[in-house]
Amino acid sequence: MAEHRYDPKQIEPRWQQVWADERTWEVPNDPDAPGERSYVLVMLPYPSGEPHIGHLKVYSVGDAVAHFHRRIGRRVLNPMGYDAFGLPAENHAIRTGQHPRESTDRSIAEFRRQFREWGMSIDWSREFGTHEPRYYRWTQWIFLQLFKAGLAYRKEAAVKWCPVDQTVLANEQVIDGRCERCGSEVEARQLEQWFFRITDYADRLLADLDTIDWPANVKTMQRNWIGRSEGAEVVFRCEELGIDYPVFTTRPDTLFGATFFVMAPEHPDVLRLAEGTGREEEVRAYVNRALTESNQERGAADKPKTGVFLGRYVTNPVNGEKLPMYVADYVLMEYGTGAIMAVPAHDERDFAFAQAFDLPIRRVVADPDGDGELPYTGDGPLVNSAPEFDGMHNREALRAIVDWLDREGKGHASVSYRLRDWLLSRQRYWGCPIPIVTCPSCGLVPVPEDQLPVELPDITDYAPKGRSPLAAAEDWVRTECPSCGGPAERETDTMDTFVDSSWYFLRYCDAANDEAAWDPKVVAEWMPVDQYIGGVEHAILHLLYARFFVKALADLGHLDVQEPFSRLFTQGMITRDGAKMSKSKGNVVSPREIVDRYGADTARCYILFIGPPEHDADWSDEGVEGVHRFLGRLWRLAAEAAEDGPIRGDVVAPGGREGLQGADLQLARKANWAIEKVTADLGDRFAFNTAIAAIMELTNEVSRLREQTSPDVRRFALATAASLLFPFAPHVSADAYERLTGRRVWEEPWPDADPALLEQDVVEIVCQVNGKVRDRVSAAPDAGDEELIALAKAAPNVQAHLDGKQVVKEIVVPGKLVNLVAR
RNA sequence: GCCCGGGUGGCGGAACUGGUCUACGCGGCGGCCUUAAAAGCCGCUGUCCCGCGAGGGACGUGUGGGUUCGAAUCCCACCCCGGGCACCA
Repeated sequence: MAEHRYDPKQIEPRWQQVWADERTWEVPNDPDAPGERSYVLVMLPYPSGEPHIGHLKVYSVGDAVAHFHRRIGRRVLNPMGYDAFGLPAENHAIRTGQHPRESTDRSIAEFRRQFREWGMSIDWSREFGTHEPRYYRWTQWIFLQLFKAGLAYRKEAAVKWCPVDQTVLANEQVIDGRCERCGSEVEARQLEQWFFRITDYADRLLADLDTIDWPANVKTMQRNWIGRSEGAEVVFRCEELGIDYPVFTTRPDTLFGATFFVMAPEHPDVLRLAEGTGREEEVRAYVNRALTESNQERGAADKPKTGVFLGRYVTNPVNGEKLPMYVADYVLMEYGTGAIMAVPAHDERDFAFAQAFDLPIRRVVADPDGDGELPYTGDGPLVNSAPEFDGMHNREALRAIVDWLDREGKGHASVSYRLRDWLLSRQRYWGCPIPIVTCPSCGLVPVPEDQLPVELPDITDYAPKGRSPLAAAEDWVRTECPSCGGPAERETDTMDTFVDSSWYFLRYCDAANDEAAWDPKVVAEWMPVDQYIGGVEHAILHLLYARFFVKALADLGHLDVQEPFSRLFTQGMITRDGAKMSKSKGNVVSPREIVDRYGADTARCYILFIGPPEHDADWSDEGVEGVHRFLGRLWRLAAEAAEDGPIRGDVVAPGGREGLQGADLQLARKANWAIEKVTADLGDRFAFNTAIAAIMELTNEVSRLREQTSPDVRRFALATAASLLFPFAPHVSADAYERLTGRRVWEEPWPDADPALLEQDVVEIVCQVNGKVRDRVSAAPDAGDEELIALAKAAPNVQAHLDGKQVVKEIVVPGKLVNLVAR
């Protein structure tokens, strides 16, 4: 017998060559082609250096899904591109003086090389980087559509500024008062910035979460982020100055308990209100301190309450009481109206403030369990309010009071959101230029669409100076106003890279189109994405922005879908020794080393075998060896079995159920069991680990029964194993399958289990006495209850435990178990 | 503090809607092959107890209760780990 050695270095390049030469995974746009469509998409990578183990995991998951969908007969779109603009490449440029394009393109080449080496079934004809003018031309086009629709606008705003990266940040990029990217504390600045009006879509972004199949935790995170609160706007009037101050409250039922009024330090009227009260200096000092304080210091919930009396009063619209006005930093300008009514008896923050400033506290909601300590935030009947509301349950009173306010013109029902508009401009170089020209006479003028793209000019000094490095490219900045022809200046800010990635999935559908961003008819063939796969770290940012873009573009008539991603899967991290891999910890496993040592099939298969893909998993060098052994065993068994030539005819169990007996029948059954198991694991859920375990079991069974089975049944079992393994380890599977059958596994339909071979002739019945397993007996699968009870009672160890007892109850689970209850 | 996940052998993990706890893999132990090794192959492997043995028993899914003929699975309380949110009125 010839020596067979599993050598991935021989096998893998050979099949990669076939797939590249034949462009196997390319799928042309063809709305008329028959068959179901499946758009399987993994979040596009940020190309920096080379791929890490997380990339290997997420693309292994995506590729397994893509392969499975193809094999069950769908037309699968599985594209690849690069999120190529961004700060790391620019920071590298600042350090080395090298153009970010060069380092980016070098990284892209390495990513591409490794993706091919991993044997990913990608349609390379649709590849692009978001930094290519051919792509960002259309990013600019989308910006202009939003601008013309009033969904992109410029305004001066208090923004978050990162002093290290020297740029403004979106709210979503500020974590605990620190820059998400570099960790430095952000500062507040007043700057003119570009925004997308995502808040217009808050309600729809919230409501449509119910229409998509996403992990519950991601939906919850988005819901929290949007932060919809129902309540009322209530107008409090400052009689002395004759100014109305509306406040937002979720608790209009507690209006009678308001004992003071608080404004945010940023509120534009604060200083004016204090004027002439003799408190100006104190107020001014407080406001200045609050504004320069970092978010970190100000944001802490357990911080003692501070504030200053403004020397003015407002009138409570429900009872005419005069409430003292304060300025305090626990009230935020960005939320609601920047002013609140304070009800210390029923709000913890107001309570803390009232205690610190010795303000009155009046209970207006009784505790049904007996009034305890204040503040009380639960429900109960109203007290100390007005005769018509006292005694009414507060939930009911809430509606009644809002109705009353509405009738009196003093307020109305209202909804407030935590979500803010998306700040998209960045004072950095390596991003998509904003296609706007500022003209002294015409104002903000969009660059005409036929002049797109506004290309990013080459510069030599990338260092940030508090304004965009692009401002130094004077020849580029100076331009003509597209409207009046006069001298004008280009916008020098660039776009947040999240803009680039908010529509890339649309471009994949029609990547070669140079006449338009996409043809709506072509996009209709693929969108929405059937299965989106990526990291949970994008739960809010990217996934919310992409949803907003799709809705806005649909409203503008460019798209026919409301949601970009029908199903979402979020994969867990790969750790090592229980910790996140990082260079400083020295616990990094590089995909390149693993692929080099064991081959791509082992690397991919192991990473899917390690555990449920949605969970974090710890890397183990020994575990890799185990999977490598398994692939080697399967391949060797196949090579051995194929020595007499491939199976002729269909690859089914030869002879069917009738012609099989003994070990042949046992093995054919195992193969059919594996088909059913793997199909369910891939179809219903992402249980790659148990699917691979089932294929291991089948392979072990072939090995164990090697001497007792006929060659045809053995080859059938091995071909089945190879076929089922293909989505996880494509090279070795293709190789083994070809040896066994002479055919290409990816051209074969997914195997069907033969129902006749799934049935068992005998089943094992567990016999319990009082719920404890005492024996096992064999029975026909369709044996009746009486028969099973009789068998159980006859089992020796059951008898031993029934000795001297009376059976009082008999429970039968057909085909599985008998439980005898005895006393 | 609030909202989600999750605690199963020495380890990663299986166990579908309440019905054989620990599949598969790792590690460990023993054996085969070999001059030897590597590779490969075969067997055993939750803990404790009784038995020379075949075998049997008790315990066992973070802790304590409960429901049930029967609980890793359902209910209540608590502990620990991970994640998200957190002065949002």
